[in-house]
Amino acid sequence: MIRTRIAPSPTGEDIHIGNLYTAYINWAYAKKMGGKFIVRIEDTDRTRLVEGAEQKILSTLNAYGIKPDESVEVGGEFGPYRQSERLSLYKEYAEELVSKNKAYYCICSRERLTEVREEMKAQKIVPKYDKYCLGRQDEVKRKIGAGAECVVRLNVPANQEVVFNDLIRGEIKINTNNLDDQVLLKSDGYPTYHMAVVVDDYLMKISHVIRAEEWISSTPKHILLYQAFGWELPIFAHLPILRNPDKSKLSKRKNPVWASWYLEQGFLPNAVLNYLALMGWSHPEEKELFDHEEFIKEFTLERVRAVGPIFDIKKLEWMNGQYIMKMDDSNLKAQILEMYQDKKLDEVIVEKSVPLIKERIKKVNQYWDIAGFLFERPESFEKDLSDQKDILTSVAETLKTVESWTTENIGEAMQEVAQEKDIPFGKFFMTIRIAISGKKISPPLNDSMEILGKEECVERLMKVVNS
RNA sequence: GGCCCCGUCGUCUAGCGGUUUAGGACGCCAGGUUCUCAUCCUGGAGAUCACGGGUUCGAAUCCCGUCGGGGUCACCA
Repeated sequence: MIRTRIAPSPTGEDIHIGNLYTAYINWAYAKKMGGKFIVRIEDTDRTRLVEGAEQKILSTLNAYGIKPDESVEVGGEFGPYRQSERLSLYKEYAEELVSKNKAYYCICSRERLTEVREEMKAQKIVPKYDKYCLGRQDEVKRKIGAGAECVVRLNVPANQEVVFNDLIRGEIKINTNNLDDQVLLKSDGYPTYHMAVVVDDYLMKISHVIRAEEWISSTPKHILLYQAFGWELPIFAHLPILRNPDKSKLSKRKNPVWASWYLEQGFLPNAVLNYLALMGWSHPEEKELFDHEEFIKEFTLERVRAVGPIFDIKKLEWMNGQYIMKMDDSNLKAQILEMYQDKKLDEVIVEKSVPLIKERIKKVNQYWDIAGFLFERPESFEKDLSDQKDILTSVAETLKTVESWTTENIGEAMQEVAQEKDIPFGKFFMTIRIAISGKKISPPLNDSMEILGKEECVERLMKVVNS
């Protein structure tokens, strides 16, 4: 049974877009293999914990349609799925390691640790803990018994090659001399990431650890742990990390990174996911637009590249525009109403406007800019119309005579005026467009005027004339 | 700096020894359709496949080196 997982930490505002990417891959892979996708909350860093973050992460994931088979919310047989509720487990396993001499207690002060590291740095050697406590465990244990604060450290063996096969990158080899005696259990009783992932991935029977590239260098520590416990290794696959335009790791200083931000901007969940799917992976037939079903069908880990792709919001916008164009009108209408719920928009007008703006907006939040004039009279005009009052008056008078207020009739009536006055269509319609919408750019004029209604159109024209 | 990963148009990528004068997509430019914009259609610019050595009849594709970029070196994940 294939089991994948993501392990977000509630230490930010929301789930990071890079984590959403990892989540989508993990989810799709589990679906493809008929396995299970698990969401586990890694809330072991009490100092960086953000109130409400866990809930936000879960709800954003849900908004994107990435539903876990097991999680803190839906439960599952391998719970609890929140690490802060598994503390005794880690402690137990850490002690097992100590008893096997694979780990040891350490009571060194932070001052001493930084001192040691500084000195090593000065000598230009890899800064590592010097195993000072390892050689005097009896004394250390006595002091702990007397109340000394302690941590548990992994006893990393010297000069040993740790080799593992990464499904995306092939064989990766690291010598243990480059590894520090990682803290496993912190003095506050919480495990570190390294301890917790290994224990939980094992206990939760995770078969494939699919995570970002930044974890490659700590994978040997994890492998050492698996070996110390005598557990079978999962399969590792390290995904490329998404980058800022300057190629550094995607960060909030240089890019919007919270997954919900994209939703708030009017990006569609499936468009974002579709775009993300193309980061490092390509469809065998080079298709760019595909749904979940097709992605699940075609995705393979072997096909993902190891290069870090730059997150290009321009292409995401294009893709979102494609999704909007293909969307059902009723669905788009609902999205618009939701986006502008504060404005309490007239549903009928929104519905009528959808076909007009569908291929003109790339994000739902561009709706107001292009169609706002259907709900409110323009307060300013992008072009001065004071020398056009004669034309506007004629048009208003003609429009009044239109019996059946349809797009065609409105168009014909206005064309007649233009011909009568001998004004080129381009110039003529631009004048009307600005009088009606206030803008040089608008959805098709006749259709917009039909939506507005005869009375409103005439009033708008006359308002300009009388100003 | 040590260790690890990576290196095809500005960006996302196809390519897995010969079908390649390196293909597609976004973006950009030009033209067409059009009362604006957008859509749509057509065309264009844009990559000496980072560089240098090999291997081979033949390399973007295999090997080595160099350079460049990134990641990581915490009682953070």
